[in-house]
Amino acid sequence: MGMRRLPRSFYDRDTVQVAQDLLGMHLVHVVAGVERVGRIVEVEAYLGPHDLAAHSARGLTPRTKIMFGPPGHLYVYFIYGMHWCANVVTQAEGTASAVLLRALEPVKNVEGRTNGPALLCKAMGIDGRQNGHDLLGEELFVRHPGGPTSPVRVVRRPRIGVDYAGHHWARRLLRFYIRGNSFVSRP
DNA sequence: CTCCGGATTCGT
DNA sequence: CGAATCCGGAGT
Repeated sequence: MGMRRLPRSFYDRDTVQVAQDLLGMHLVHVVAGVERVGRIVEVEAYLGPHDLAAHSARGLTPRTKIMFGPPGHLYVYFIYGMHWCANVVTQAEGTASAVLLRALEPVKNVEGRTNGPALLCKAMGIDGRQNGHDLLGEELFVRHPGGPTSPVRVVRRPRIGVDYAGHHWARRLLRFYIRGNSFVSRP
């Protein structure tokens, strides 16, 4: 049925707003006909080429082209020779902004740890094959959990592992997580 | 072409 | 705190 799937317009908004609104939403990946579902509990916003912590700060390259593309697509990158990390592309084409998915709370058919950007990709079956995937498709998307939802309190912190970006960008409060959630990578 | 370092994770 | 492990991006 695909009900409750977030529309393109959800992603085509201010990146900080999208990041916070993603908290509590369900990430869904259909693998071999089985729906894996995780509740998004921690994210980070990367604001575009002017954000020195963002990959797009290096300009349009083969790797970052998805970030420069239209909103509502998945940007997946390979890091440290062994890990995959996934982002949701936000705002208009050319803006090169995205939201890094840092932790999930397992909801359905999720095996293994999900409290870290590379761990969640492994558990959800996300790797380079999903780079550029349209989140309005049938196999990989984000949807509202539906039913009664308890309000979440959002904690704002500096992003993790971006000290190379300089004081200004390293100190910005662009990491968001659900207060008290036990699946957050680093409370 | 070579070289450097990383939006991480795990073990010591 | 350091190793693992390899590709993207920058420089020659």
